[in-house]
Amino acid sequence: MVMQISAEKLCLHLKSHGRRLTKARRAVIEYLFKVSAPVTAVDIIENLHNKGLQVNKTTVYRELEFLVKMNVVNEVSISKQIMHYEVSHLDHHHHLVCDKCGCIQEVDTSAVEMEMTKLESRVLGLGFKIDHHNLEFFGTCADCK
Amino acid sequence: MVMQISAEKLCLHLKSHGRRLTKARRAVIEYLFKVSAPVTAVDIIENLHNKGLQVNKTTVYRELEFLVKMNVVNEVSISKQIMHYEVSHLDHHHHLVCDKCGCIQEVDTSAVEMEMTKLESRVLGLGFKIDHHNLEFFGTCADCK
DNA sequence: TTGACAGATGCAACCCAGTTGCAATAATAT
DNA sequence: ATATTATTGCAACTGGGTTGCATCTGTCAA
Repeated sequence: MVMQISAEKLCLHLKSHGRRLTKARRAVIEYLFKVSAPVTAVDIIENLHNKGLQVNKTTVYRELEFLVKMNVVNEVSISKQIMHYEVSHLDHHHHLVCDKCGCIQEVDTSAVEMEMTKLESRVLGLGFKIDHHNLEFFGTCADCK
Repeated sequence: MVMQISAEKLCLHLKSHGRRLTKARRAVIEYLFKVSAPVTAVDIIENLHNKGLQVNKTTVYRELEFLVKMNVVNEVSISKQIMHYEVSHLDHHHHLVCDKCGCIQEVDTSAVEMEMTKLESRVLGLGFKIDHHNLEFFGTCADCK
């Protein structure tokens, strides 16, 4: 389970662990916290660029890799073309993805999660230790219907 | 819901719908039915090659696209690098993927599916029509633990 | 059996998300 | 101010997947 933290707290946390607070890192983190939705590396680069901050794509990919390793950002597989990234919130949630317009909504899956916890202990008895899961829903949103 | 069919029945079905039974198509379909597990385009090409059947990767990708469109093959997102494909069986199922050795097992998710059906009707009330979902579990298999 | 049509194929070039190696830069501690 | 080392930019690369187009080949009707 991940702490619920703000962008500033995260920056301080990183700093106290020997990480440096560069313009790029700060901007990527702030953007991820601000949008609070699954975004792509391209989205991030574009946003920083619009702010007048020139950051190389390699830097962004490395920063994302780093934040995922630090468990403060999750990879979200909602497109088969490109990876999305989202701040790890306290509440484990999943998404409704519209196949037509691509919009993304969060959805409450607590009842489903409860069944998955049972499944988890069941397969643990069979020798498989589940560590995490992917779950995304696809369909048509209210606006596109 | 998809008919439970064999490779031969599928071929006949395709033929009766104006499709041609080429060596490549037949071989791809037979392989997918034989392995009955999520495989990649590369796996397929390799298998055909080992059988002495030279098939271009473009052909394989086009065949997979076609079979997905025909609803007899599903795309399975268990790797962020490469897409997997699997014959659509009557029983809707999901997978346990070992993060260490990459092995894939099927898992019974019927209880989870029941909760997802409830979720589905709940979000339908909110205007979102769910069409399909992705669900895969990741962790460590019995052999790798 | 033959010929023609349209589906299927191969090829080469391409697209694009993501990665790598390495030299240069810059944030921090002293 | 300086040394240390994390971070960055660049350019080239990787690899899954796609596209356009000329060619081929299953299929079927005559």
